[in-house]
Order: sequence, then structure tokens, then C-alpha cells
Amino acid sequence: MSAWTPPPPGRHVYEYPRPAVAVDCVVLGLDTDDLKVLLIRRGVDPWKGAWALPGGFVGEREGLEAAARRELAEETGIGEVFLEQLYTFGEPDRDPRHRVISVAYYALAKLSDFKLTAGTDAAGAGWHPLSKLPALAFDHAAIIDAAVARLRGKVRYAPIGFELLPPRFTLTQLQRLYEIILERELDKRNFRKKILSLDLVIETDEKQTGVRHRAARLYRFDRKKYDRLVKHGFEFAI
Amino acid sequence: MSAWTPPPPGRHVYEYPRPAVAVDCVVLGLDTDDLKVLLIRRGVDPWKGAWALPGGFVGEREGLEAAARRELAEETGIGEVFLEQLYTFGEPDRDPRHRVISVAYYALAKLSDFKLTAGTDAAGAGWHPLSKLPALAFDHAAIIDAAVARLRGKVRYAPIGFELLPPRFTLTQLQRLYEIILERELDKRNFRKKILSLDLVIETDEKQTGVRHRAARLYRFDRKKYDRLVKHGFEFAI
DNA sequence: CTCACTGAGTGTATGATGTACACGAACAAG
DNA sequence: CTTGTTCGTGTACATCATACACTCAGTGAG
Repeated sequence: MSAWTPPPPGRHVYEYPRPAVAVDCVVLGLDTDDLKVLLIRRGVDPWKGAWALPGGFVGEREGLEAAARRELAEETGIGEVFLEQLYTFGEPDRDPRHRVISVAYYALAKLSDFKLTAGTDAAGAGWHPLSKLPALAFDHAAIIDAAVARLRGKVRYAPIGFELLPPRFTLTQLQRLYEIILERELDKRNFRKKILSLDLVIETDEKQTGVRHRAARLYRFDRKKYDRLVKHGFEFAI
Repeated sequence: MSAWTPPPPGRHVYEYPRPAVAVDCVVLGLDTDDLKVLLIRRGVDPWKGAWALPGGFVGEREGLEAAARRELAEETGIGEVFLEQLYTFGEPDRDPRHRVISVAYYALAKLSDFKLTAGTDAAGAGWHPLSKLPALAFDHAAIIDAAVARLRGKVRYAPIGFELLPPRFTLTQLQRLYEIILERELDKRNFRKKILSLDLVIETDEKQTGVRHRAARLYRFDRKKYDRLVKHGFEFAI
């Protein structure tokens, strides 16, 4: 046994090998007629120049969700979104250079809130339709698949679809949302009957503006009522 | 800047701090009339002597699920079970001594398969009913809560309940399983109607033995048929 | 002002599914 | 043979899902 050696300056020494831990965020947004995902261009190797999910390493004393929100803010300017842990990807070879375990999160954003203008930190960020994604770094394509699958599964029994819409929305917008996510058409009258019978959207006295046809009534989601009902065992289902 | 210093022998040196990454397994088993979870007694500090989930650190070139299965086998003797990733727990202070991020898995085991006999590696392991858990190390109580919630949610739209039963089971056993997991009583005739209409359990020509009343017919789950149906868009639901 | 266009908003009939409910027969044990 | 226990079964009713088409409101063009 050799005598104890002081750690080299600026370095971190452990008795056993440790993987690096990162977070990656799949931010989904609803556009007119498809879902889009927010990607950034990688500025560093490996995969320099490729599109990738926003993300980065977790700070020494930082929670995982906190790290995800920080990276989102830094790399895309997005704050205050619905964000939920998705899955942890940790195959030994997912990063060619060293072992990286990535805790993936998915977020739902109102596209309109995030016009990604050049000149900000988010200059290299862009919304890409799920149907034609560019080549992606690492296993990020698989992470996106997992996020979309989760959304599809969850949207039917949790009111998370509202996270993708502006605070005031028309029932037709809401129907389009479900049609896009579930990838099937829904009957207008049955959809409205169902939604209104749940009694979780409140009719406002506002109407759509800027449309070149009869303006539809705007509704809002009653989150308080939903929370109250859930406490008493109610289960949302579309 | 000082010149490069060689790493001390037997140590691992990184430029940035890295958390340790562990896996923890919530193994659930179905007993006569409740769910039980498999716990081990910790032999080392911190929390030496406390009950904890089986788990441990992830090897340098080992996948996460592989690590979970390895730890399960080493600490409890359990192999070949249904195992699925649950959630990753990474609050900075969940371990008092250093940062540990734990990727939790949950497993469903047939209790009968795992009589935990003293004298094996699993000597310190034991099944504990969820309703009266001992004090647990770290945030393991929260991990168990998450696993049970996941099971409760998933059992209704995925045929994972069968993982908790022996390969041949009676419909009454299956009904008890759902009653225990969902924590509500089900109507016998309606339950049988529902299950049989799904056409996923196959009547065998065997009967229960060793019971002191009329023996019930045994059924088995038709996994192949289920897989085939799922491919064509079928959705299981109880 | 009129017309054309687009999407808003609305009800009913039918089939499918969920729910409530009770008793006779099988078998084992004594 | 009696007792105790669980098995296995059907029907009536309520609820929910589905299929389906037209009138009207409002805008914009001419």
C-alpha cells in the first residue's frame, strides 16, 4: 500500500469509478397540426454540430429536476413548464467517450410562449416536427420515442393535454390536440359531450379573435376543481 | 496551473465532481391477503442494522437493469423476475455521507418461489407486509410508495398481475389479486365475465389440490396471444 | 348589400359495456 | 350422512360509447 496521495488540484477523486450523471429534456409543443420537439445544436464533441436534446450534467448539490429546469432555462430560455421525470438511460455505451447516465425528463410547453428568437441563449434551438426529425446525437431519438409514448399513454387518464394549450382555448383546439396525440380522429359531438360532462373546463365569456369565420367560445381548465375531485377518488379519462 | 499529476493508485479521478449511482429494487410479492415487500438488513453504515431495499452501486460497464438483477441475485437469491424501471431518486441529501443517485426498479415475484431460508446469501432478507413496514433506511419508504402506486396504476391496463401468481391459478386467486392491489372488492360474476371475455386466460384441465372444499379449475395466462393482440392495437383493461 | 365560405354548435337512436344481485351443486372432513 | 366451504353460473337494468348531418354565425370579397 502506498501512502495517501493528495488529490490533484481541481480534480475529484473517488475510491470506486463513477459514471457521469446528466439530465436531458424532451420538450414537446403543439403546433397547428403536429407535435414538435425542441432541439439544440451541439457545440462540442462528441456529436458536435448534431441536433440533440437540451440537457447537461447535474451539479454536485443539485436535485435532478432542478438540473433539468436549469439546463432548459440556460439552453432554450424556457422556464415554468410542466416537467416530469421520464426514464433513466444508462446503457454503458450510449456515450462513446465515457460512461454517462442520463435521467430524461419530458416537458410540455405552449409553443406560442416560446418563439425562439436568434440572439438569445436559445439561438441554436429549434422546434422540429416529430415526423421528420434530423439525425440526433447519442440515443436521443430513443428518448424522444419514450417521451411521446408516455404522453400518448398519459394524456388519456391525466389532464396534461391542457399544458400544451394556451390558458384559454376552444373546444375544437382541445379536440385537435387529442387527435394529434392519439393519432386518430374523434367525433366532434361526442368529444364535446364527453369533455363537457367531465365538467372540468369552464366556459368563459370570451371568444376567439382574429379568425375569418364565426368565433368560437373560449374555455379554461379548472385545475382547482380537478385537484379537489382527484382527492376524492375521481379519475379523469378521455 | 500545476503540471499533470498521475492519479493515486486504486483511485478514480475526474475533472468534475460525480455522484455515485446506485440501483434499488422494490420486490413485491402477493401473500394470502396482502402485498409484501422484500427487505434486507443493512450490514454497513450509514443506517447499519436498518431494513432497506436490496440494491447497490452500478458497475463501471454495467447496464442499469443488469445491475439491479445482479444485486437482487446477490442479496436475495432472486432471479428471473419481472423487473421494470420505476423512478430515479436524486435529491442531494438522500444519503447523509455523499451524493448518491438511485435508479429504482420494481419487481413482481411469486412469493411461493422465494422461501427465503436462512443460511443463504439471503439470510438477512425478509418479506414485510406493506401495511406495517419497519423503519427504513434513506428514502426507501418513498421508493416503496412509488412502486406500489405504479403497480396500482399499471395493473389495470397491463397484464402484470399474472407475474404475482403461480403459472396455474384459479379465477378466485386472480380476483383476490386485483382486490388486494386495487383495494376494493369486486363482484365475482362480473369479474369472471370480464376476464373470460378478454380471452387471455386459458382453461387447463387441472384442478386445485389440497383444499378442503370443492377444487377450482386452474387457468393459465396466454402471453403469446396477448403479445399478438397488442401488436394489432389491442389494449388490455380491467 | 349580397354572396360565398368556413367553422361553430347542437340531439337522437342504437349497440356495447358495466353493475347489481342469489343460489344450487361439488367436494372434503368428520 | 351431515356439515362446511367454495365453485360456478344468468339476467335485468343503467350507463356509456358510437354513428351520424344540418343550420347558423361571422368574415371577407366583390
